[in-house]
Amino acid sequence: MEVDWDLHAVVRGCITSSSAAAAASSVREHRLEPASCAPFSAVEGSDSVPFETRKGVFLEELHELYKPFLPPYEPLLSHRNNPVSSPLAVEGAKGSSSANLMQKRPFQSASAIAPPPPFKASSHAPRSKKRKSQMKVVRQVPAEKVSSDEWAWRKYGQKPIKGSPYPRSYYRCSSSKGCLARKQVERNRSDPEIFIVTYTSEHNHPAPTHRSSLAGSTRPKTLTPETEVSVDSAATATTNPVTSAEEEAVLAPQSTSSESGEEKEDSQSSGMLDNDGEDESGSSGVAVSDDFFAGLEGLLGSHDGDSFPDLSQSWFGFSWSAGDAVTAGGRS
DNA sequence: CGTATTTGACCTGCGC
DNA sequence: GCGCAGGTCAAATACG
Repeated sequence: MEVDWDLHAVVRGCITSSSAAAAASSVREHRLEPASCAPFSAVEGSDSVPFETRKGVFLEELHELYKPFLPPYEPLLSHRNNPVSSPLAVEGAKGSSSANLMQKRPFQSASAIAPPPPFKASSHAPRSKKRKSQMKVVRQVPAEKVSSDEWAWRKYGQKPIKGSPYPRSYYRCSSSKGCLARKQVERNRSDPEIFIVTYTSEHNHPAPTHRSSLAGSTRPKTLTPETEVSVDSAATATTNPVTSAEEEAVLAPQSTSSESGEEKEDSQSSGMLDNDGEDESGSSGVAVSDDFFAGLEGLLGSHDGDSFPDLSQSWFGFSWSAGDAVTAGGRS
């Protein structure tokens, strides 16, 4: 299978698309999370504003927002200048209560042990205490790219979402035990081809150069009837080194309600999804996280073109549609 | 044997 | 205060 969107393509896309604008900002934002080339998509919803314009403003805002969170050091790879790499929706502000979560659960506590991520402030409150205030990065990704993620994810839950025919899958970083990074994958209600991937919290460890550790066993799950939904499961499980996400949207204060309801709708119709079209077609905004690049760097350097054999097989091969069946089982 | 996935139950936050 | 919905845990199960 050919992956059109091989690394290069992706990278290039990012760079090109984002080109100049961002150069400046890029550095800092990078590390924050899955950075993306894709300019913020439309999370804000201001469709009316010309993209370019918004971009500038947005960046500034982001900078401001991030400043507090920005670690002293800079992103490992500054290479990509993503103009807009600021995928993060930092909502953390409120989330100061972060600690709670961990305290409550054992494994979370583990995370506590791990070195504090750059900022992840809100990362956790007791279980979900600050459900809304967590920092999240929302991306709209075409099915093929859903899996793209350099991280290794492990699925820990799935739930049907009100208003959406597709269930939402919950993934946790499996590369590191203490890693609080989580990801939610949901199929866009309006456009099944598009997946809405929401990243929460940051990884507190370097991206797995090679797919991860635990990953030894990604199993093809059995298909469930409805499930094509979980595309990611398959995908995620394996983690792809290369990839990019397409769009990211930053949600700021996300309210639950907004997420479920708006996101879906918005995503497509309103703002975020504006780009959907783009994603698929041009992927003008490919979002690549710094981490990605970090990993990519190595990959690119060495593998270049065929960088991920396995990936290609497992993922590109199409896990999602067929394989993953994660599906909908629907819980609860 | 170890790890991932599935799935029901539980907990928490939010809106009314 | 109540109910709803989302998010997470944990046991069971499957696969390499």
